Amino acid sequence: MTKVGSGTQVAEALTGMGETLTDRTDSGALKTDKAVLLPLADLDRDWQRIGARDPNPLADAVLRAKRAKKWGEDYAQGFMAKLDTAGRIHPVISPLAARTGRMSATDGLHQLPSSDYVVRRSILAEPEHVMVSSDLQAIEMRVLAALADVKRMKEGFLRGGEKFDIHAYTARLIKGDAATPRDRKVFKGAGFGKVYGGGIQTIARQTGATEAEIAHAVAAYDRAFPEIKRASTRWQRQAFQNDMVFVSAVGRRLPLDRDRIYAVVNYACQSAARDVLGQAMIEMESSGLLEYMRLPIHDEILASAPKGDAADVAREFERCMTMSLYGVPIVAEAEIGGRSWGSLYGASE
DNA sequence: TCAATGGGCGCG
DNA sequence: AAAGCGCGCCCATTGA
Repeated sequence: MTKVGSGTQVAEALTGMGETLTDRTDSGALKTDKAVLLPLADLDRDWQRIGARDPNPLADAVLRAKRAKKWGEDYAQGFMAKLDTAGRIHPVISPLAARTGRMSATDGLHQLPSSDYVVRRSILAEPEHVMVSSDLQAIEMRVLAALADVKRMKEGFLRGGEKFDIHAYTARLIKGDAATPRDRKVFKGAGFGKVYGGGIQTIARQTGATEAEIAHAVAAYDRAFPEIKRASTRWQRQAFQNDMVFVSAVGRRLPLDRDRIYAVVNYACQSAARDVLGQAMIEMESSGLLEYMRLPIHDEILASAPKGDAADVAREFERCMTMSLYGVPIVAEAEIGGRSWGSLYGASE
């Protein structure tokens, strides 16, 4: 019996059909993940036909079977098994679980599909209550600007106000009035690459631009924000001189891998972003919002409140999440949904 | 039968 | 010069 969950068997079957697999896992096995299967099935990232080749029916079937199983059994039935007698789920929040200091949550509550509301729709507020979510806006870019003291980025955030779009600002800064939405996408990728330490190849793959274009954009990015590289070098040196341990602004000790020292930028950003959310949560507690809080999700607080109070509660959450970090404004935006979590993202209930 | 590991996939 | 970061949970496989 061939199983879709067995990469070995899927790889064997695909090569037997004449497909050529090249990507390898860390241990040397042939990869059969989504990035490999989607092109074989002639599908793009959104599962739309590309029209570049005849779809391989096995690749297509494996993709659909995996998704159906994950959503149906792992999420839906998995949740049912975790409910208490009142139908509630009780995740455990570990406030400092990650190596970066990030929080984590059990029961997969941080990992529910967000692009499609079908799973999140199953999580409900009390009767007559609605879901509220409040997000920190572009928190990692703001934190990077604050920690690395990036002059022109800070200027943007300071002048930009609440709806400020850092990536559009960067595109305009570098390309002037000629900046296009495509430029914004490319520089967004470049900024992402800075925060995560991504290479040219990775950014190109994610943005769909050519490597040459990305290389050019990253170089321009470095000229516009030279402080980022300087901070990265400084943090790496600091870690080297301290037994490969980076000490964050609040004194948290973050061990780094020798062969991935560049990750210190990401560690610094994730850690500081976590502290911003933590500070906000302290403010929420002293502002009487504890009874509405449901789940922290890295840059967001999920809450629920009686319908009639939702607007006030949402405003209060925004206020608690608004602060200044080394002169960089930290801004939040709350959204009021319906009774289900899924309704927060445009779904009808 | 059980624990550990690798591969995979969802999120921010 | 080059480098995606961090989780939790699932299944299949492997080795006691």
